Amino acid sequence: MTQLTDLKSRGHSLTKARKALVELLDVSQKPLSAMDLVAVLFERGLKVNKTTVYRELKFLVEQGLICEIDLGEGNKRYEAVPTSHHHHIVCQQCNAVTCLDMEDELHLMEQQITDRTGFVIAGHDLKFFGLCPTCVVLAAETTA
Amino acid sequence: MTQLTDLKSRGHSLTKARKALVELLDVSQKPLSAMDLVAVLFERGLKVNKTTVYRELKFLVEQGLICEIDLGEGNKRYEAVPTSHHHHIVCQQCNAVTCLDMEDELHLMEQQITDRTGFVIAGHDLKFFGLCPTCVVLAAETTA
DNA sequence: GTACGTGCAAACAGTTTGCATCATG
DNA sequence: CATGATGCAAACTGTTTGCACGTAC
Repeated sequence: MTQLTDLKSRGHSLTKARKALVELLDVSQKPLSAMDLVAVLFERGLKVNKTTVYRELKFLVEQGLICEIDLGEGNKRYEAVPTSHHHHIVCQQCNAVTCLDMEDELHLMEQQITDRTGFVIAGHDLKFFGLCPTCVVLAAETTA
Repeated sequence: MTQLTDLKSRGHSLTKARKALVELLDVSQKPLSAMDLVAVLFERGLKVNKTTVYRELKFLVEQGLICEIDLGEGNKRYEAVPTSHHHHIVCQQCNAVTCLDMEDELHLMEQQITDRTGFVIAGHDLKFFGLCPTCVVLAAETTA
């Protein structure tokens, strides 16, 4: 896993914006959008231009420190590179995001698909939508 | 499956744009974006404003005649409502789209997830990326 | 004449680009 | 001083909205 400190050896600085972005994503429980990050940085007194944030995010993805995900909201979200590739389930009520690892099942699927279709599979994108345990309870109470 | 003719009984007209959109999606081998559709309609001599296309697509989704998919390109694509819910594999080389049905496997996964996390799952989004059989051959030839 | 349908211009969100400037090895 | 980092305004893409007009039962 690429570290912030690795950037230095590649001739890049550890600027405050850069460090702050990686740290924010590291501690965030849910993936954040570029505009989320601009807002959070601002709240913390660190005024970083949105252009810079977009550029940094792109850079950090290229450098392998963070990754980009698409939850189908019409924008991208970013998260710290996880220990392993994984998947998300999004609560349709409260937007909570939980991570899942379905890699084993997906690899089996991919094998099947290659056998059946001849496609060579390079990657996948899997997400689930539903209600988180909390919202399930709330929904049940409202209906009852 | 909702039909074009069903719209009439619900008090909607079968306008030329509406019919053309459904027919185009019906015969298309790959999901099309709103702008694709504007262009194709234009080529066929049917000048329909993009606003109308966006509004029609939204309407047709609501009416259950077509469905909206997101292949992660930063826009939406539309396809005729398939006989069953299904998934896509996109060729990263030529953008060919092939449909797959992984519903059985996904339902098993969803059961597991509910058991493990307490999330109640309402839906999912699964797509694969890779090389279609044709592009695999081309890639092999280039490398060799 | 009351919904529905359409077109056009403008707005909008998310993102990217051009350009000038600053900072640092 | 060369490269990387930053800010600002403007552009751009996909999409939506406001409003006026047109159409059909």
